Amino acid sequence: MQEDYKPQEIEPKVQKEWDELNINKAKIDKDKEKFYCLSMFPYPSGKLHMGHVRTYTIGDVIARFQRLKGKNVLHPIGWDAFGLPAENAAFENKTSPRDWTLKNIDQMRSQLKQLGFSYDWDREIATCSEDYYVWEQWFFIQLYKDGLVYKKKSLVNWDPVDKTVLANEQVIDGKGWRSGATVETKEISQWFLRITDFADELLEDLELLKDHWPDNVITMQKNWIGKSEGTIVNFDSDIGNLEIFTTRVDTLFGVTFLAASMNHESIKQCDANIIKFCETNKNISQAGDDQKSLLGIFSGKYATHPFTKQKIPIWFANYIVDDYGTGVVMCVPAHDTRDFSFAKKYDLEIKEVIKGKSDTLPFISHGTLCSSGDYDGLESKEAMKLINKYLISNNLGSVETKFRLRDWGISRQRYWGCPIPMIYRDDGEVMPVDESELPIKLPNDIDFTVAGNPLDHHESWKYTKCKLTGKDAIRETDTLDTFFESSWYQARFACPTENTSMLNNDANYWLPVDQYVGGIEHAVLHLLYARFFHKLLRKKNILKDKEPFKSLITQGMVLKDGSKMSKSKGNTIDPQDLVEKYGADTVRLFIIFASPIENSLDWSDKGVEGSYRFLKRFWNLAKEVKSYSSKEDSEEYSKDEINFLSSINLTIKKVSNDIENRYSLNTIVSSCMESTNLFIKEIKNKRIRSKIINDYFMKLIIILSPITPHICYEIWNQFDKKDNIFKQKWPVPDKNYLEIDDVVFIVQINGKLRKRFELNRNLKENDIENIVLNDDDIKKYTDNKEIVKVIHVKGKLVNIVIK
RNA sequence: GCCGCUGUGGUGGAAUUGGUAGACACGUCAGACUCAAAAUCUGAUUCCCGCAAGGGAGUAACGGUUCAAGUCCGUUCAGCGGUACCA
Repeated sequence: MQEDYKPQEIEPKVQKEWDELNINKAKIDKDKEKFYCLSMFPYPSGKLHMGHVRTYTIGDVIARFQRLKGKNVLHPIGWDAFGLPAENAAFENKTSPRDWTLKNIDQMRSQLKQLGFSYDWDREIATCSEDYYVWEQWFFIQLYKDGLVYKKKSLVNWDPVDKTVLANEQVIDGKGWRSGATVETKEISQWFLRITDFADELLEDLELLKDHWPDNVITMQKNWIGKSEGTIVNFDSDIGNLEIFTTRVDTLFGVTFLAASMNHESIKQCDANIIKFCETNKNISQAGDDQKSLLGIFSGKYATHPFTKQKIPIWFANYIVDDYGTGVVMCVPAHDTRDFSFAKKYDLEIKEVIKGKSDTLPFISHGTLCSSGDYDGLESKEAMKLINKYLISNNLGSVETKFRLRDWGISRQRYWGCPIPMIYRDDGEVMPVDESELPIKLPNDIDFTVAGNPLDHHESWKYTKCKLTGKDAIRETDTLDTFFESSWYQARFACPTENTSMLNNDANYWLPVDQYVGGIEHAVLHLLYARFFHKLLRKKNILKDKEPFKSLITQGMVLKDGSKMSKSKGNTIDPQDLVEKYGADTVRLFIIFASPIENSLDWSDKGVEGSYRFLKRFWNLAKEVKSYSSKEDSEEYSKDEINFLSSINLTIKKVSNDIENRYSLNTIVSSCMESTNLFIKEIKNKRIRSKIINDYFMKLIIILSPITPHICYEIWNQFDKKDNIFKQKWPVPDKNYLEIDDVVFIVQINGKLRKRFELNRNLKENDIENIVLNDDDIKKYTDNKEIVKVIHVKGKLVNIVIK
């Protein structure tokens, strides 16, 4: 065994041996339980950053653990390779997005290999390859045929200089993030996916994920889907029937005005000055419900209350959302905060119809109805039922469910993405390309010197013919949102080279992903889209399960000095430098040890030193264990030996639970450190015979190996020349030593710790009391006091209650 | 605003079912080894009083339940995350 721990020598050597052993290759094996472990694949932005290292280390620890547990593990990796940064880089460096992306992939692949992650590299996927996106195009066509894809006009952020659509997060203070030009809202025609058809299913199936996904992610998805049950009420008015949507029909008698969105169609029937007012004010930012930002105008028209037949003024207001509900709202200022502010500002009537705990308005909770005709005295819930019943039977309304979730806009006016396989024929026909023409390849000869989407002015690509009719046609030049690629990659990893279909039956063997690992920032979009896609694939009988990701871990961000690492702040830590200095095992160990995985992690170089120090100690311990010898005279285990066995077996039990049930990886490291310290101490004391030390040290190596695989593999080979560490089984604690006879009881007086006693755990309560109450130290407290009672907790504690 | 989460030493954090608060580390201090430094090893390290033995306080604040509360309940404060006129 080498004198000193030299990771720079060990790690490359060991990694080469792993490649030769081919241990990471995943094959279908129906005799074994499968385990699919997946970390969110990276965008190939250039170099690996610490956030990547964290996600992939967590995934690797779990994958390696499950292999030791005897599971058949799939642990793949790939590249989310389409996306805007490649275009920007191409624009700035005059390279092609493809070359830039492929170069980055090469660099990051070698970095991942250096860190020793146990991927099945034969399954590597890059989403920008035709073999991958051809199936997306095929699937898009199927969805189109099923009516799940449609085109409609929608408002987008438009950068007039770059001639491109910007995502909301790319608009900073109303200006384009790159051009600095004032962003315009523009209405353009885009492709949409009918995710709203699946709103109920996406909501209901969250139940299946309960206890396996973090609660906050489930809540965020629930809120995002935003299901609310309410009532549509018809108001007769000067401008025809107006439908409104409300979740509080119990407040119907408190309606003092109606408010419509400034985009509402009824506006056409109003005076020119009103139309003009709405035109100028409809796009004004509407943040906050303070009176200043609330804007409205009286339409001059009236509606009739369905019950009281009173005249109710109709207003246009900027706080009414056009595309939620019906775009018209019944306003009850006494019981809604925004209606209240609006009524105050424009001096409108406020009519109280619910009495509750508080007298201050607006009172927005449920309560008892008043001033509500026949419904006075009823509780809100009961009143809603009866009012709904009346409205329905008199054709004045209906009960309906609304969702906040919008259909998914998937068009991007970009080059570096999957081409949408549609054509616009000369005769006006919009249709998918013939499936035999797939894939519609992204051209490589593009011109980035002209602003806008290069596909738009690539004439030989754009102008084409319809295969069926031979008629002239123009290709769709929009490409797909890159969330499209990341919505099904987890399934494709099961059969990455399948070239006759999108997915084959292997996907149904490996899916669902048993453990998914990734950042919380994907809590809604990616995870919702992937769930949706899975349901689409299920509907097409391609996949069987209901959900793609059985269990989810969301890890926190890696920070430096309390803020996010970024190039502009100059506070980045390059994993490469650290790996070169300390080795991959130290980096992996530190990133696991420093913090629970869901917390954010503030990077500290000092902490890395500490992890490195531990591995050196572990290495030196291995050397000592190898040369350790002791007298082997007695058959019976000594008390020291029993304590030692108890301690290590309890550690095995705890660590197994930590990794398997609690996802508490940092405490695994602490436990291994404690055990290491115990071994060092006991070797020095020479009280434990060498067979025990040897046997249990081997178990300790296995326990630590998912986190620091290189050093553990190397040390293992020093002890066991026949079988390497991958052939071993995760240790099972020996039950004989989990509950030993002599344990430390703590004795409390009135809940305060006073003394520790080493006693046999099986002693009767009476005997314990005799020993404890006759102890001189305890007597000091109990003399001249009345003992009210004594509480026993078996094997642990005695609490004496005195007065 | 609404929804969710979190508040523990100088720092990261541990305490899994209500039962020894501060494990394991980092940092700091002291000591050993060394001509010296690095590395390594040993010890101390929540705060207050005390030479010590020992005693007291203590998990954001206040209150409650309990023999016993970091853990459960209520109120307040602070921070983080999501979302925003969604009727």
